[in-house]
Amino acid sequence: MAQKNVLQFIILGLLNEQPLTGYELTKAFDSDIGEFWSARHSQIYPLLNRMEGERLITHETEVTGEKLERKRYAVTPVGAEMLTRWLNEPTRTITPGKDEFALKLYFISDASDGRLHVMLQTQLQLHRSKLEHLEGQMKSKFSTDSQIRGHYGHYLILNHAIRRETEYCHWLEDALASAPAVADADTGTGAKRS
Amino acid sequence: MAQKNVLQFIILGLLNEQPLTGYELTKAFDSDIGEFWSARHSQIYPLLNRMEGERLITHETEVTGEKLERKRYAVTPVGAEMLTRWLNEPTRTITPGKDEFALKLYFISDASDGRLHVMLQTQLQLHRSKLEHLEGQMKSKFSTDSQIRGHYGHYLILNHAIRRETEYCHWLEDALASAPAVADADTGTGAKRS
DNA sequence: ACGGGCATGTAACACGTTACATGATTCA
DNA sequence: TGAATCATGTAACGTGTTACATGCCCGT
Repeated sequence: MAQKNVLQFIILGLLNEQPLTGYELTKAFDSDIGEFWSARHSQIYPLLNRMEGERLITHETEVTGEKLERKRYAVTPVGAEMLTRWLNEPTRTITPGKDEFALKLYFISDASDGRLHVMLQTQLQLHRSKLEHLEGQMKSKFSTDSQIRGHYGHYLILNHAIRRETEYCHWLEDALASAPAVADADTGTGAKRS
Repeated sequence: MAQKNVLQFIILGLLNEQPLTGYELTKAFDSDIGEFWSARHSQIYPLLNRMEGERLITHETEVTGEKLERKRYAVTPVGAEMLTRWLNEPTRTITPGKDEFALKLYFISDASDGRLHVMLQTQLQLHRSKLEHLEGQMKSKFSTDSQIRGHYGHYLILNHAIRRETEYCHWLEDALASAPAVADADTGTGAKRS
């Protein structure tokens, strides 16, 4: 029955560090944690209401300026207990990954297929810029030892994301090395990078 | 508006290599391609019907033994064209990954949290056995050069999966090396904060 | 004869995305 | 004053999971 509803636990986890608004929760998925889970505000707001109905969280309303209201949510003891149960419960499954690019590649059965080079190149660009961004994050968030000690899990998964993207790039580079560069398809010169 | 429906293209891709039954398609997700996409039969059978209604595929009925029927599907020219369009269209997005374990880790803010060691250890076991399985696949499917040349994309992504899992294991091992093993973890020191 | 795998389907529900909708605040 | 961002919501739809349901075939 009840599917896992991981999002609910992520929200509990985030609110457990400090009370946040729905808007702030939404933004959290734009940075590091978005590497491992994502959600839009249209999923978050209804879930917050439901969770409040289940007494996992509460909110208090703040007012900015003259009229603009925002709801700052915090976990209740019930919610905190639920979060702890999730954290303590062993994770016996590997969340199945999805990767549209890998699937496309699967269907290119011929090593000399002209599309291969472009596909790999395009994807490499994407992952390189992602890697760059992650390294920026690491630099800005974990330059000192105390920053690492204070948010160790965060440090670990950012490290994880960086290593994952690094490996992804290496794989693409290796694949590119064995993929014929255009040769008979276009200009015949070495493919240049913009 | 029509979400991406990647599954549809995967089915087209698989059927384009050779006609298959719904059951065989379902099984395909248990092996290598399951590393990058997964689907159950309850999703596949209705989709096959829909795709047939859209003239992307057709089927002919076979009979095994006395009564057991199965529908063997094949792509139509329309379906083949659609597959080609998908393959040729550049993949500008990185399919967002999900990883429940990584998220849990994120919320362990204290490096000396006693739970860390067990969590990492458990996950390491999982990924090691997965890696083992993938290496078995590689050995059995791509022992010769001609096998690689004949299914190059398949080879590439299997390689990708192996490297991904290898890296995942390395990361866990490194994290474990810096995670205190039970003994001095939870004793009179700072305890854990909730 | 029976157990495991072959084979196909449907129903109910949960999760997730896109689009629609509205209004306030801040800064240039 | 206009654009970007803050802030919260709903509606419609598409995707994916779990459970229910049925029956045949093959090997032991």
